[in-house]
Amino acid sequence: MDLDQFIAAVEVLRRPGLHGLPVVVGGDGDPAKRGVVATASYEAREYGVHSGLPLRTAARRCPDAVFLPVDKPAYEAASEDVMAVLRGLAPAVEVMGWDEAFLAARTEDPEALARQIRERVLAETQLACSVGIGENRLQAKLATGFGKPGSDAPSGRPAGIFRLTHENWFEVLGDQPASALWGIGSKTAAKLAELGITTVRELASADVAPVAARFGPTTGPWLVLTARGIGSDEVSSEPYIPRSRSREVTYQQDLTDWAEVRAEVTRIAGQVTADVLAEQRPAIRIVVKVRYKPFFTSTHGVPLAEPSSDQTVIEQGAAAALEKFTDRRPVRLLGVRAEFADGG
DNA sequence: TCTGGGGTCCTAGGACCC
DNA sequence: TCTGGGGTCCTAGGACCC
Repeated sequence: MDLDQFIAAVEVLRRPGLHGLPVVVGGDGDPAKRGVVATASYEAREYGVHSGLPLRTAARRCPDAVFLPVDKPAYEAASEDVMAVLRGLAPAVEVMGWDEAFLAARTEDPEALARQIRERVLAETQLACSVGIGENRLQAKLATGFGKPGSDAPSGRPAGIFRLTHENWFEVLGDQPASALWGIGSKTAAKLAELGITTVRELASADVAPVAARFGPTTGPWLVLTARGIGSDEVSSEPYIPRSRSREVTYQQDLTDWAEVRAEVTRIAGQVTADVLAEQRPAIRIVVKVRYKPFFTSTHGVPLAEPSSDQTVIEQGAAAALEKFTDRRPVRLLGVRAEFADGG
């Protein structure tokens, strides 16, 4: 299940006057500032505005759009409502972020279940979604995209629902670029192209050896299996246990005074401490991230002498990690991450 | 055009050990 | 002259996703 234009939809729900207008949510809602689009409504997408686009560019492409700040608590609450509905509809539900979840069920009629999911979610939350059906997570995930409004999926399908299986996998995806697959982005697609592999079909029938030589013994074979539509079908309802908690800030003006950089890292480390305390598991390692002007990112970390949730320990860990940076160029972003031990 | 914030997983290379 | 062969652990970076 994948909610349609989730963040924009939540905003329109509480401001019905925005219905049918181009709406862009991102940053603090000021398109003159540094920030990117979190979600654009379908009306705004008509102007070439999409997630990840700088807000300044979005404003240029669609000057009449309504720009709104990100309101995380509102989306978390709406997401929780949706997930609660889903848990009443399938024996296993695995949440994959605010707007996505995998559901596992045994049924003779998956389309009927998909219709039920869409109807219940809409009735109880007023949010629209698409439901992808597959024999594994990969197929289901990709299928949701073909259920979206405006998708170029084969015609004659029910609205908001698409089924992708081993039977129609190559018919639907064979001629698509490898980057259409889940987990293959532009960088990997470019490397595959160097091996003469462009489409999903070509990757599916490629020799594994040269792909493994290029991408490693785990990633290489995984790429080929993915192109064949093969993947895990496990859906876990177990509570999510994070491996890390982090905070980061992009500054509207680059920081040039290193004393200010130190003060900011300490301040952010304090926020991370609150997150670590809320997690009720001690951190074992603190990592600091610095993005320099113009856009070069580097990280350094330190292990803690012993696991800790103490503010002073975490702040001192962050300070020690920051000391590993020797470059004093202007800084546009600072981040602090606390890592937890494996295995919960 | 000028690039958020919050995450996960994999890989390469160096250190270290036997 | 050419300088072992593993194996493990740690760190930083890369890539991807929502």
